[in-house]
This record gives sequence, C-alpha cells and structure tokens, in this order.
Amino acid sequence: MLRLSKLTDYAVVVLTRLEEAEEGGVLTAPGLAAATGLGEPTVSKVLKILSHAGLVEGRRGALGGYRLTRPLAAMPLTDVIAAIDGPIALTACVDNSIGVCDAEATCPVRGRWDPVNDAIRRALSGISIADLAGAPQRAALAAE
Amino acid sequence: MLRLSKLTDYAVVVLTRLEEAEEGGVLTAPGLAAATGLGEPTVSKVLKILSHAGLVEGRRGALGGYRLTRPLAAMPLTDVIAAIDGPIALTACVDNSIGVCDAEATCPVRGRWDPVNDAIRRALSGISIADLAGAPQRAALAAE
DNA sequence: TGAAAACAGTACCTGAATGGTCCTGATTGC
DNA sequence: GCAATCAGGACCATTCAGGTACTGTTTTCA
Ligand code: FES
Ligand code: FES
Repeated sequence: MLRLSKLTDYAVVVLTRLEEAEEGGVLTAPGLAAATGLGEPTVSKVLKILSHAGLVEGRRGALGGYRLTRPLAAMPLTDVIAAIDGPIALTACVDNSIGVCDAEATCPVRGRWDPVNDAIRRALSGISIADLAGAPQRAALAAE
Repeated sequence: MLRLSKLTDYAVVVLTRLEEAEEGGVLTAPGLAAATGLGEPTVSKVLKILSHAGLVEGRRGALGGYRLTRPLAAMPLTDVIAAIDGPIALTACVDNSIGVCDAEATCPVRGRWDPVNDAIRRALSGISIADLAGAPQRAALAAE
C-alpha cells in the first residue's frame, strides 16, 4: 500500500506537541504520552529515534525532557521518514543492493527506480512538519 | 523504508518484456518467467493481478498468453502500484479509516497526510513504465 | 472427441519485518 | 543519597507480504 510505518505518524504527532512547549522548556516522555494518548513506551521509543537523528534533544535528570532542535517549519518530512523508516528507497533492487534479487542479469529496470526515488524525495522534501501540523501553506505545491 | 512491494518491481519487469512481443502476439507466463528469470508461479500471479487491473489481457487456450492493452508509454506508474499495492496512501490514519488508531481524538495530524499523498501521487503519475524501461525521457522531471 | 496447453481463481503456508513492551544502565537535580 | 528522567538495547507477539500449490475453465490441435 506504499505505506510508511506507523511510528512515523506518531513521530509527527509527538513533534507537533513538542512545538507547544515553552521556549527552552522541555516536555517529558510520559507527559507527551499523556498528551497524545499514545503508549508511554512507544512515545519514548519514538523520541529516542528522533533524538538519535538529531531532530530533538534529550535532557536527562530530574527536570529533564525533550526539546526541539529546530522549528517544525524548518524540518522537512523527509528527515522524519529517514530517521524512522530509514532512507527513502522504493525497492531493494536499487543502486548498490547486489545479490538480493535473482533477476539481476536479465532485469531491464535494474537501477531504473532511481528517478522515481528522486521524484518522491523531492516531492516530500518540499513539505515540512509544520505543514502537516495545521498550516497547509505550501503543502502539495511541491510537485507543481 | 517507504518501500513498495517487490511484486510491483516484478510487474514492471514483466511489462517491459511484454512490450517486446509481436504485434498481436502473446507471451505465455512460463515464457515470461524464463525470460525474466523469475519463478513461474510468481510471474503468473503478477500477470493475474495486472490482468485484473486491466493493464494486460490474457488469452486462454493452447495458444494463449498475455498481451498489453496499452503501450507502456501510456501506462503511468501509479496504475501498476495501485494494481498491486493498492491505493496510494501513506498511512492508515487517513481519511476514512476510523477506529484503527487510538489517538484520533487528540491527534493533530488527523487527515493531514492527504497533501502528502497527493504530492507523491502527482510525482508518480508523471512517470510511465516506458520511462523505467530504458527511455528516461521525462523521468524525475515531474517534481519540478 | 479427447488430450494438452494455458489462463483464472482461490486457498494455504512460511518468513520477515513492524509494532509494542520491558529491563538495565547513565545522568541530572533535589 | 534518592528520585526522576533519558539512553540503549533486548525481547516477544502480531501482522502482512512473498511465495507455492491446487482446482477449474477455456481454447487449440491431433
Ligand atoms: S534487479 Fe531485482 S528485479 Fe530487477
Ligand atoms: S489518527 Fe492515528 S495517529 Fe493520528
């Protein structure tokens, strides 16, 4: 179904909530879980991944929590997808993956998916998380 | 990984081979399997799906086989994806799917993925199978 | 008329990947 | 020192795609 993982959706939700934090203030994982209605472990997992990708910053300790490193408007959707779902590549039979496919020798589309990947990547990079959060200012305009 | 199913890749391969058939001539599923190097049951399955979607036409009988209903240049990639992977929708939390998600009430991106879906759909609809087969004439230009 | 070839449809099985949970450690503040 | 929180990893269950097999129907040829 060309679906991306549900965690990516959760990530967008969490990021949107994080935007509402005070300047310099942090939100805790349990707090975000309560605010979003998602499970605490799941939210924690998402935040860890995002932290690893540099999209959020975790502060430990008693008064710890998570904080956005950049405003959502400057955070393209591709970053979130790449952080959770991995690099954007439609098929396994792309560029360097040799040996995974049996039909490499006679395959006529060997490496031909690259333009498709680029097209999608480009379409997605024009959309920021802020566009999904509630301000569809330039969403869907990237492909025009 | 934002991957689409491997069957879609196979479909493109098979369709490309089908293009090489004689005018009015048909290619059999076993023949295509041998030409592509894929398993016969798998090729058969792909062809059945494509036939069901109207992209190819199957002729039964001893001299039966499959035939393209349209030239590859007039076959957008979205048709193939929609035929095999189903409709293009990034997440399950889109439009009408109610009840699948727990955070519907507080979810700020509820239904916000639609512009993303449109963007991808638009980027993909500009690419035909012929573009992937070996003539990247306007591939990747759809997003510009 | 019979047999063979090929598509059509369905049903089942297996494997991998996602989604989700939990546990243990490191760090910070009170 | 204690509590709270993040960090990291391991673990299990579920789901779904991928693949296979079977049966039925249609057409051609001997
Ligand atoms: S290389 Fe895998 S199907 Fe083309
Ligand atoms: S409705 Fe499911 S996460 Fe938003």
